Amino acid sequence: MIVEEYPHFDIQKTAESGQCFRLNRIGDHEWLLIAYGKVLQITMERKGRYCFSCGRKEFDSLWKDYFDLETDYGKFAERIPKKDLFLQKAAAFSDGIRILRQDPWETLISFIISQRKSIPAIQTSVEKLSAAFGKKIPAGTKTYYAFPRPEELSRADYDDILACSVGYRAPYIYRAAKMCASGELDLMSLSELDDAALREKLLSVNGVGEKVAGCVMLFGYHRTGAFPVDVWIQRMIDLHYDGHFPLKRYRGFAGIIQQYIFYYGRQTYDRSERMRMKIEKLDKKGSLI
DNA sequence: TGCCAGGCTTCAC
DNA sequence: GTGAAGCATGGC
Repeated sequence: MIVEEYPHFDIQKTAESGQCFRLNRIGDHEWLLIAYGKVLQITMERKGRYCFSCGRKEFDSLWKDYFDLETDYGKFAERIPKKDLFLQKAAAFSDGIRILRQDPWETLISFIISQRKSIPAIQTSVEKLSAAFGKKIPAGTKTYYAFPRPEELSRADYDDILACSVGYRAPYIYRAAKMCASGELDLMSLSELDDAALREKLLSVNGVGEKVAGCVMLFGYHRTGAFPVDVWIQRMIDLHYDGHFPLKRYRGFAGIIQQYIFYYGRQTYDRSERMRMKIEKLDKKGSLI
């Protein structure tokens, strides 16, 4: 159990930022994370002061990097033009979010699952897969389950994967597991590649398109230049940038900007606005006919 | 009950 | 190259 001060780290925002599906709030000031075969409890003693349920060695060798605690995120926000009021607001609102260094394999499968699913539904599937095929992690009176390794998933019955509420994504998961377990796809060695080559390799996996590849690059390989565009990002770009986001301005850290837009957009965009955009789109379509 | 969800693949054209 | 259809199922 160690206590650390990180004034610019916000566990709540990070947990709610949609990049990780096994970092859950379990109390007013407590979160539970299952990652890398370990369970970590994080208690916020006060703003910027956290208690981690691990020893110094584990914290320094694993969690400090996992939460990217040594990076100064302020320098990214400073690069946003003052006149871009939307992004200024998004960055201020999201202050404290970190881009996590997650396991590439878990990130790959989690984001294959994510397509056309809500975040709670993704969490359900990830938990079901872990409980069905992952190794047990005993912790006190409770038992948790690690996310299954490729070998464990590749040995699974296809129908048992299907039973994890993954629907039509089951064959994608099954094939990815076979590829990784057989060595046909070595996710560890991909970290040697540059962004373009990594993207190409990820796109070669069935069920992985531009958006999922971007998420795996950003959250699994910490390629902060990746800019995955999902419905939320596209919605914000349409609404605030007339469909064209100035991506070049944020070369090398567009992924962090993307996360600010995603978090701010989801938290503040209401249904009436969504309806307005929908009607506008239909009108545009109608005017073309 | 119906709509929507951190999209992708396939197939026309 | 582009656009549309079809996809399984949970959560609200």
